[in-house]
Amino acid sequence: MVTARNTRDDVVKAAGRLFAERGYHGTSMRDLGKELGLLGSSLYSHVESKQDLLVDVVQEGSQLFEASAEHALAVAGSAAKRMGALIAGHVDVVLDNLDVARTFLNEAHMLDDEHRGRIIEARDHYENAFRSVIRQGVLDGSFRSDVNLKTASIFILSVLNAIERWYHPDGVLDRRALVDELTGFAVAGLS
Amino acid sequence: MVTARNTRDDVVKAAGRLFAERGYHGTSMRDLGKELGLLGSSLYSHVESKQDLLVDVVQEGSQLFEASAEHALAVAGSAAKRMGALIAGHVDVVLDNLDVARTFLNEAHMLDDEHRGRIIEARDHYENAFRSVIRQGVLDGSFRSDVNLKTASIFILSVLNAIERWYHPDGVLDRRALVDELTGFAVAGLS
DNA sequence: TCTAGACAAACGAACGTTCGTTCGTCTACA
DNA sequence: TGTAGACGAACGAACGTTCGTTTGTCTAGA
Repeated sequence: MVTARNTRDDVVKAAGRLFAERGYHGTSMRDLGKELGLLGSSLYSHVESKQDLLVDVVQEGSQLFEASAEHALAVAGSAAKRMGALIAGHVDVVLDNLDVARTFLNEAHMLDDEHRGRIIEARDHYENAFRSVIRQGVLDGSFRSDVNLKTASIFILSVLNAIERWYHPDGVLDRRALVDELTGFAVAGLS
Repeated sequence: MVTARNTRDDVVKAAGRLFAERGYHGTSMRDLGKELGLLGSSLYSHVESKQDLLVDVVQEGSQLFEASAEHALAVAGSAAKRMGALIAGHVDVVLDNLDVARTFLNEAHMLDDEHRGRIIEARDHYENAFRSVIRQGVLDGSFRSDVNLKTASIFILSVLNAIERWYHPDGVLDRRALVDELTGFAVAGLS
C-alpha cells in the first residue's frame, strides 16, 4: 500500500501551479488544499502562511534563472554564441519549470517590500549577464556599435519573458526551433 | 462651490488604475470606493458588478489597439516605414493609457469565457496587422526571406507589450527615442 | 420667484459567503 | 508509544452585493 503523504515540496509545487494559473490573489488556501486532496487548514502543517508559499516559489524561480546565467556565461566563444547560450538556458528554465517561471514573472510584485526588493536585485543581476554579452559583441565589432546596452538587453528579455504567454510545447515549433528563432532574431537585431 | 459628483467613467478610470496596480483579484470594491472618496456600496449606483468594470476597462484597451492598427495600416510606404507606424501607434496607446493598457495586458484572462473569447479574437486580429506588414517586407525583399511570420510578429509584440513593465516616462529615454530604439531593433531583426 | 417633485448619487447597515489562520483532536505509521 | 500529518470546527476579517434611506441638484408649474 502506497501512502500518499504530502511533503512541503508538494505543497510548494502545487502552489506554483495555481499561482501561475489563477494568480496569487485568485488562489485560496482551500483551492490549494483541494489540489492536493487536503483541507485548506491542513496546509499549515507544512507552511507558515500563504505569503510564505509565494516567497518559496518566486525564490526558486529566481535561483533557476541565476544558475542558468552563471552556466551560460561560462561558455567560451563569440558574443553571438554566448548570447545563444543565455537564450537556450532561459528557454530551458521556462519550459522545464513553467509554473515556477510564470509565478516568478507575473506574481513577484505581490511580495512584501523586503522580498520584492531582493527579487528586483536578482533580476537586475540577471539582466546584467545579457548586457555584458552584448557589450562584448559591441567591443569586438560583431554587434552594431550604436547598440544601446540597456534597451537591447531589455528587448531581448522581453521576448524571452513572454514565451510563457504563447508557447505550447506540443505545437509545431519544438524547443530547438524556438531557441533558433529567438537567437536568430536577437543576433540580427544586434547586428 | 464645485460639486464633485462621480460619473460611471470616473469609476471605470479608477478601476483601471487599481486593476493595473494591484490586479483584479487584489482590488476590492471598498478599495475602489476609497479611491473615489466613496463607500464600496456606492459604486453600484454606477455599475452592475465588479466583473463589469473589468469588462469595460479591457474592452477600452482592445478598441484603442484596434484603432491604432487601423490607422497605422493606412500609412503608405515601405514595410519598414509601416512597421514604424505600427510601433509608434502601439507606444502611444500604451503610454497615453497606461492603466488601461496594463489591465488589458495582464488582467484580461480573468474575464469569463465569453468576454475572454472576444478579447482573444481582437488580439489575433491586431497581431495580423503586424504579420501583414512583415509579409509585405518579405515579398518586396526588404526583409529576410526566411523570416517566420508567426514568431517574428510575436517577438515584436512581446517587446511592445513589455514596455509597461519597465518604461518610465520621466527617465532619460523620451518617447521618440523609445520608438526609434524599438523600430530599429525590430527592423534589424527582420533584415 | 418660489416651490414641489423627480431624479441620480451616495450613504450605511446588513446579507451570505469566503478568506487566511488557529487549535484541539484523531489516526497511521515508525 | 511517539510523532507527523490530516482533520474539521471555529475565529475574526474581508469579500461582493443588496436595500431602504438620505442628500443635493435640476426642472416644471404656480
